[in-house]
Amino acid sequence: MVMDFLTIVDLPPELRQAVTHYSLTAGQTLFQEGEVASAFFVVETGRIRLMRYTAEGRTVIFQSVEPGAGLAEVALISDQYSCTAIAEVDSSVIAYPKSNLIAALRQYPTLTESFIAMLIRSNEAMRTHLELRDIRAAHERVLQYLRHLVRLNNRRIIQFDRPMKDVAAELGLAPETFSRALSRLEQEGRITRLSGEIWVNESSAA
Amino acid sequence: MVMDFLTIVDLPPELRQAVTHYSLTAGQTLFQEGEVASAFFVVETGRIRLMRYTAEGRTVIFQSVEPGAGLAEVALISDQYSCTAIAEVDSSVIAYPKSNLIAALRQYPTLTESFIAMLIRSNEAMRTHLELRDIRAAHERVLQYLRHLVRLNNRRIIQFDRPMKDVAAELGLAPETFSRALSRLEQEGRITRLSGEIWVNESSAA
DNA sequence: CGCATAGTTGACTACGCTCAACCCTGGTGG
DNA sequence: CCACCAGGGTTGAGCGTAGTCAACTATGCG
Repeated sequence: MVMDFLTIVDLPPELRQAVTHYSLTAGQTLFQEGEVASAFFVVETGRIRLMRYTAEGRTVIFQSVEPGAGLAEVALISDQYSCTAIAEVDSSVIAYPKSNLIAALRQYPTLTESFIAMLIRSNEAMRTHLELRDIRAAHERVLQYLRHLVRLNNRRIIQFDRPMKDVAAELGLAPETFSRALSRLEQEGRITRLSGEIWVNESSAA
Repeated sequence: MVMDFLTIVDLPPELRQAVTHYSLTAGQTLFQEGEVASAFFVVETGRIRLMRYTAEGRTVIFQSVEPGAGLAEVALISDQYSCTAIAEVDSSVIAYPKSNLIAALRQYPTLTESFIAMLIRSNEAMRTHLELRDIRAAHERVLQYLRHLVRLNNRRIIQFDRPMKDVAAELGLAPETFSRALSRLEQEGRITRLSGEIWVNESSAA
């Protein structure tokens, strides 16, 4: 499950004073690839999409960052953002100015530990994402993704709070293919759909 | 480029005493997914492949870890390895026992900083990998990968020290498709091949 | 009651995978 | 020195499946 960390960890006072809150409306850009990286962010509410543009203009979605997770860790070791961050829905984020955060990390071991833990979790999430992409058959990829969500939330019922086409994009599928994959899974009895909700019928092994 | 960090950082004496060196022959397993995670590793020489097995038995290669980079960071926050690590070629690794490493991180801020930097770099590498996978056309994916290598090594000439089929697998392509992609790129004049070496002819604009 | 948008379904296309044959190299042994 | 073999790499043919374009439906909102 998504764990909060810097949002609820007791921040040292000098860092708490330095942070800034941003409110973003759906579609608004937080930062662009290549811009000077001045801060590290944590999502409070909403959802922030990390993406890059390929040479041919396609967009690549790395992940959708949920509340409690961080983004732009790269600010700490580089002076440029390595991807673009856009709010998928109305969102709010906390900005930790680079220099203040580094100073605080030097001083507060507890803060450092939760920061490291967050990095490692983010790493694992990316691995899972990559694993999904290696499943070629669309319906199997979708099923694996649903199983993943089931594990995360500990409930067999999944309800998406965003358009299916966004979910499709996150899985690297065209909306049509995603739709067909769901239909097929339903026909095969592996999932059940009912007014926007999705049951996963299989045992959630692996 | 791949940066050494824990290998060359001056290790605190108590940590240096706790580390173990392992030598692996090609194909040997370092650890398996699900095993009790007792250590974090850094590759000294050779190359370690991180992979998972999907439900259908397919293998997913997350990345090939090069000398100087770390693996199994998850040991620090979990008690199970989340993937399997196998030596692609004869390799040697340094093992940092979990508890000793955590203790050392608590005590030595410099060590902590290079550790954090490594995590962030690893994160970025994964992003790049994911970005590649989103390029559908095989020849474009290959070209992007070659450009990436050019940037990393700062030389337009690429020479692989492993079978092409392994490279193909890392890109998520069948060996035949990879071969055809290279042929096509060569015909289009975007690369030049000469006895195992590959020139990238384009300007290396990101 | 339209209008816009998301989701679904159908038809067609394109491209990567699979299987198979062939080539080329390096190593081995006569 | 050549014959043979094994493995990786290349090339060819056919298939399957995801993408694309298009039409249709359903839903929500003015």
